[in-house]
Amino acid sequence: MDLNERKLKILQAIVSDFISTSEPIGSRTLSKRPDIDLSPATIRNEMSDLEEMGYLTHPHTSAGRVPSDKAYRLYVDQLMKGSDLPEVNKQEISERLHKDADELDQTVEHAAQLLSEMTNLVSFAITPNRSESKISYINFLPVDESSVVLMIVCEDGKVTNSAIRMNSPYTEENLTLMSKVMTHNFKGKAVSAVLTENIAAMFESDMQALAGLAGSVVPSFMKTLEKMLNVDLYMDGYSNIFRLPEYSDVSKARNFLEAVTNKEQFTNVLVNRDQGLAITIGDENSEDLKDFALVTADYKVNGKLVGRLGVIGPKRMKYGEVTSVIKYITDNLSQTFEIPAPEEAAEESAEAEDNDK
Amino acid sequence: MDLNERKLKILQAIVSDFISTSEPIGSRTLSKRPDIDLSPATIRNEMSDLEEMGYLTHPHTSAGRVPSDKAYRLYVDQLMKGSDLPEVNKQEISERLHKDADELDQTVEHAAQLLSEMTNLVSFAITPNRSESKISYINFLPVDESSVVLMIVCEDGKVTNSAIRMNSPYTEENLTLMSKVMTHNFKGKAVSAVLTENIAAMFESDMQALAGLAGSVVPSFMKTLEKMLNVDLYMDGYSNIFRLPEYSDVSKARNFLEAVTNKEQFTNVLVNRDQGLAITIGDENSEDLKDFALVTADYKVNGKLVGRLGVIGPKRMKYGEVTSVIKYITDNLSQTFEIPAPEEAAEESAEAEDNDK
DNA sequence: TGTTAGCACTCTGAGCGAGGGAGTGCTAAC
DNA sequence: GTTAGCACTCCCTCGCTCAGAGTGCTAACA
Repeated sequence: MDLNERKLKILQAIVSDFISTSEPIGSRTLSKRPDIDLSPATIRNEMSDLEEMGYLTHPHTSAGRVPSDKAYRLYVDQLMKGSDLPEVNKQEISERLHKDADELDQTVEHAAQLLSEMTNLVSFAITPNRSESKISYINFLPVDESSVVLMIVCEDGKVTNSAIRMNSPYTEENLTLMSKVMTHNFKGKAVSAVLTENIAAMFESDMQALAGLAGSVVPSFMKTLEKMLNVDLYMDGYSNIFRLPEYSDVSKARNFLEAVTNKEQFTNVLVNRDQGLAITIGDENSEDLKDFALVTADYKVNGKLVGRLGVIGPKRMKYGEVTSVIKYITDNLSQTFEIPAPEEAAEESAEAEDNDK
Repeated sequence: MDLNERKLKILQAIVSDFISTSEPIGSRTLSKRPDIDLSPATIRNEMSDLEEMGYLTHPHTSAGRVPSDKAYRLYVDQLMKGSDLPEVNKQEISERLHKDADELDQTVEHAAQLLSEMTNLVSFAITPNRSESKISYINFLPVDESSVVLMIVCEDGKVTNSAIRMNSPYTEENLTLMSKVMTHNFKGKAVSAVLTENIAAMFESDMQALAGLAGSVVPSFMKTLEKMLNVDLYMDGYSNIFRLPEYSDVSKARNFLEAVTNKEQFTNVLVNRDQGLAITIGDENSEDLKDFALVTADYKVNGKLVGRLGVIGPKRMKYGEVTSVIKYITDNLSQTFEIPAPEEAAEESAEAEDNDK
């Protein structure tokens, strides 16, 4: 049996109707659609075929048809109409993202917020993984007799710092020396590469005089590097899920919340998805997310680092609208975090200076 | 009519029974309790009195009694038995809080997690407000041609940084000069005080040569100071609320989530609570939280800064247990973040050094 | 005078059955 | 190949009843 054009048309109608109503679709309902000029009986025959082929299911004998995961997949791949974002929404996105755009973390958080508002789903965003970011310099700064702040700056401008409690007394000169030697040794190296180096040995060879400080400094330094690798997860719109009829059962809602608020596990899921625009539906997801669909897309920072943004919701999601919103936001984010070409920056700054006077 | 001992005893029994069952309590049930030696009829009379006095209500004629907000308040103030935390739990708290205790933010997050696990409620924690923290120094650091990192360190070791996009070209000397002058001017001053100073004027008088940079630097500096005043909110255990029978109705669960995931508003509520151990019940809260009870307590950092930790849940909360967990955790946190007396620190460090060798 | 037993009354919630509605599958005719 | 017709299935709602829980009132008791 093959999926001829008529079957596709019927399937498409069922999926899109089900997406908007969440009610099983019957043959009579379909036959009333202006774009389908067939009698209920004919439609029933086709439906029966589609069910046999695994695209439809049946909650019970006298109910209409419901799309299967396979049907959603086909719908997303072939049948769905891409929708163009209304100009108003595009403007809103641009405006809200460009406001306060100097902090990556904050902008990403805003993007997630925006996304959940526009899709009425639960949205999330993760910040880029920095394991391949290069270290720009390392600085130890005094706080009080026994505490020091360690600061590591990446070439992309990301600053990570930690407090270090020193077990031995130190002088400012000690800190300056450590800063210099470590910057000299690690500048330009990737975070992941530095993590594998033997830093204790460095104290023994390059800074013998400070070997006594190694005990306090080395573990903190390693921890800070690991902290740089952390991917932050933002989520928004939790309560949106409760507006959907499929979660009127509290235990389902709870399952959802549990799956999604386990930050570590969920971050893991997000990190390991396909790059670019990725849509996974139902059993394409891990066990605890098999009742949901996820749509994600990537944004770039400085043309290199890659973060990710998306939504999670029921399988009967308005894939067309959702994807276009996500794409528009990620594209916009990528633009926002682009490095301006150096010459241009210089020109602009000259202008800005003039204006200031 | 007065609240004689018998009435108090009955009220206490009703509240504590209702807390554990969430079912309206009838006179027969009460009369079966070993500590109450009265016939159902007598109890009914007393209940009727208590209802008249506003301590009990009645869902409908043939249902048992339910405590009012007033009854919970009395219960918390007078009738509740403080429960002592089992030694096992105390140990678990200590262990889990002291692990990775070098980062305040992280430890506070862990504390919230722990709290929701131990109470099976939704927990939250806010970091201290730093408006009166004193600035230790200010540092501008180069990233690339057009970006600079601004770092402000407080006396308590908190580091805040922001990226600044420079509109005019700069040199490392410029940055060093700015760092020096600004540190000199602001060292020892409270963040809130610095926020009111005229920083632009400082560029005109103390750093005329750098006046061109003021346009990029001043707004970012102000923003960074404001960022230091931000209080972070952590929450944990959202899904716990769905195990409670009173939230088996999805719309109630949604109301809860909406009230609680509005971060800005909810942080505000938390910041403005009474100091120390604070319990607010039902209509003692703002409108959107009037169906809940909140229990919070403060922890101290360096004996000065004050952060806050607590839970939100149904009014029929096990106040005794919950308060003792919260108290134990906040006390423990305060200990963890105490500044060790300087002499002691010196001794310890000498020891540590010996051990290292 | 406070306490208790008894009783009528009220309200809820579970259980049951009937009936309408929606939808299917099959058959036979076009 | 398409359609009309029809019997059949299943769900959902509605109304009804009935048991259970609990109250309030009254009258009797210590």
